[in-house]
Amino acid sequence: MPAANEATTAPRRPRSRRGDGGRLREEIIEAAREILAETGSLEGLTLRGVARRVGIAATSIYLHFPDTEHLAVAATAQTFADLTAAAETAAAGISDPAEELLARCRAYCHFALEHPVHYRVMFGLDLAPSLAANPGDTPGRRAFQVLVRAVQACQTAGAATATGDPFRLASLVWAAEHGLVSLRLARPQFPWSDLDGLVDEAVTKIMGLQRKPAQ
Amino acid sequence: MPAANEATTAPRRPRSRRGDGGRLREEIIEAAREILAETGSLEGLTLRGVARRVGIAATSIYLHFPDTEHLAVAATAQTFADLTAAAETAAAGISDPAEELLARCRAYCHFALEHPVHYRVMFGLDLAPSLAANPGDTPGRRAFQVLVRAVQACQTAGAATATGDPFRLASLVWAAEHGLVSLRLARPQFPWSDLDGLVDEAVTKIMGLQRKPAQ
DNA sequence: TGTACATCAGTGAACGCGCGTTCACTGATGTAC
DNA sequence: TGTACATCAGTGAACGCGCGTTCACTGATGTAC
Repeated sequence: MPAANEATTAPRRPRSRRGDGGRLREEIIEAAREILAETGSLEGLTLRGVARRVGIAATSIYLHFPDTEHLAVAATAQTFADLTAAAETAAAGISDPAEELLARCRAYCHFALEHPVHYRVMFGLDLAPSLAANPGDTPGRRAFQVLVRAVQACQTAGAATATGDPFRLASLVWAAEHGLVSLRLARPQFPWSDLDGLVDEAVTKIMGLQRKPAQ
Repeated sequence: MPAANEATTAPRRPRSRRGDGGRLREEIIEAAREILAETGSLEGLTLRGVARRVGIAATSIYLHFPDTEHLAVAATAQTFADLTAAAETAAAGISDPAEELLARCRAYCHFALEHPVHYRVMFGLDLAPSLAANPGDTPGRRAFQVLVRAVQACQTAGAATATGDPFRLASLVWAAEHGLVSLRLARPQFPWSDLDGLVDEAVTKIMGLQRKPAQ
């Protein structure tokens, strides 16, 4: 039984003003993100489906993207920005470096659980080759550099006993976060403990964090 | 451009003997596993593709599986067994519980990197709902129980300072393993450190392992 | 020992579907002279 | 101030493809009598 593929054809979209052609590009990306979130997977993302949702001819997508792969990659760029912003918000106003690192890690995990499909598109294997082909993988790398600095801040403030390369430690922290959320998404019926508790324990141990007693 | 989809039609398969009908089931599963490994994703797994490879009519697959989803789930069962066996082999002959736990973890990670597609099918989100629907998710759960016992062995032998629920600790260890390998698969161009070193460090810290100095 | 029948282990043609992609076309808006 | 032309921002019909799924059929092998 092929998917019923609802006829959610949007009303015919009015043509952009001259010079405003890039506008359609944004609408296409937005529609692609909605479809990803709804269908739960990259397989549901088709040129014709996106065109139906935007209210344009399927061929109009070629005006902005050579194929669905490129469209999907463009859609993830926004998600990277959202993830970075979520971590930034969580860290704002926390002065203790250990608490700040933990807040960032918890925010990362919550974001992933709240946007499972988008998170999966970012870190699943389907798109990985295309994302890797990106110039420097910049959105993800920049986010990682922020994590490295947070790790370093703990070390220089004496809040962490873990010595050694902060880049390496940040890799371990990242892997712990990613492992906890991706397994939780893959095995929702497993008797997982409280997410924040697990994240705190993993990061605290990896970093050797010296936390003040509960304030 | 739709995939060229090579005409790898196998020679016509001889019909099984009477009473030996289950044989085709095994051949179908084996072909599905090959296709998964070659195409790199579930999307490449189609009834017609499997039929071509086995050398049978597409409809013959219905004799054993109601749809591709069930076929994919059946294919993962074998992979679970292989993964369990790999960990068991690695653990054999190691008496020190800390070293045994680490050997198991390293074997898990190596298996994942050597069978990236099969590993992804086991723990990706595509099949997760179907796997969860399985009666008890037994193959995966049994493997996890082995890990719990290995964790417990470290605790009772005094090889680990981490106190507390071994089930919870095993969850953290599993998440660390999974995070390290799935991120490495998703970001092969990232400057990862040596895998064994990272696994050892993560598990040692999570468990508070007291390792003997290098022997 | 013969033969009718049931069952097993499949086959093969046909269908309708959604998809990516091509190709030539359109109609509004700006620009040069 | 007109008007020819270029460009922008798309459209719409058509194609061939592989797919899942249906349906009626087949031919070898065993079993009851």
